[in-house]
Amino acid sequence: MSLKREHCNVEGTLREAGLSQTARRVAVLTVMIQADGPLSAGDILKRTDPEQKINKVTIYRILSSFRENRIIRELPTDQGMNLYEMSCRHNPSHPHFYCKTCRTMSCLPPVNLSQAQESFTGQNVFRIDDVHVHVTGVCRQCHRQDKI
Amino acid sequence: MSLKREHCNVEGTLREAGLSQTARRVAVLTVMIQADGPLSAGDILKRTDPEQKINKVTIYRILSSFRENRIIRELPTDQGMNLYEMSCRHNPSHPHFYCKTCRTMSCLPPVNLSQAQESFTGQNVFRIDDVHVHVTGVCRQCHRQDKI
DNA sequence: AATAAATTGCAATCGAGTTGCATTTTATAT
DNA sequence: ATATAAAATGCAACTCGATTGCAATTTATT
Repeated sequence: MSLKREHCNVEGTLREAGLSQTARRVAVLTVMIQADGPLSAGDILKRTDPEQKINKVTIYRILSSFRENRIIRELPTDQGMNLYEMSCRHNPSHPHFYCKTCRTMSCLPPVNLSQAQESFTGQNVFRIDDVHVHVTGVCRQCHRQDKI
Repeated sequence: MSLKREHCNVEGTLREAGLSQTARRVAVLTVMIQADGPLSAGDILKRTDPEQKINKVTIYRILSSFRENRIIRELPTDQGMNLYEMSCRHNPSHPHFYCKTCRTMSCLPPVNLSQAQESFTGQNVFRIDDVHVHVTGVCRQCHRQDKI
């Protein structure tokens, strides 16, 4: 993500999602698009602060609407908070690396899990303690029961 | 994990980890070993409740000590809480499936990520929205700085 | 410019998880 | 068995990310 050159268009992204163009949403989406890695709600608040004072509740509500519209991805962390990153053609789903020491989450290139151990070690990864694959979707039971 | 037949020995596991055999630790570890899927701290509290009234702080402290000694794995969820499962030779690291509808986390057999899409669909998985690989360890920078 | 619907701010609140400290239990040595 | 120090536990209060209700503001549309 750090080498991302192409970005999504702010106005176009909001329009396609059917979300109205409010100053707050534009500010948050701009921060997300320009980010070079996953951000927390607090990070986003800080980065939009200089421009305009956004309430943290608004940040969370905007992030929820973005997540529901698949504009962003939500990454749960071991620290009990979520990180957010763009989910678009310029930033497809990929593994993330969390360093237990400096407590930062960084992005890894998409690879086969079988190649993960060797591949990831070539990045800024010194030691891998755990590889956790988390799949999200809808189970057969729920689909049958037409809950969705 | 639901078909798990062999279990770890409670006393042996605690001894090997260098943890003293307290009634609380035995109770929590027994629940973890007998669980047929990831449990939350609240789940564990409920399942040990009938036997003895354990304080939630104690549950968290025991879970921390188990995690530090790699007796259990901690699985962060989208709901802002952690789930826990045994981490032993009887229950090696594997993918998990979270159903957005019924909000339950279930276990999936270990497979290559490249085969994930097809393989997982054969389970109780109707639709996959996201496959998230989460790697935990120590980055090169932190290792150099000898922070660990 | 007027209006209804959607968005935002504020205060209060929730809930998972943590911390400090007093009390109890464990492991170890008499 | 009993004494002792160290470790574990319970309780109350607290932290902090995230949420809710409601009033005020802004947006999209007429």
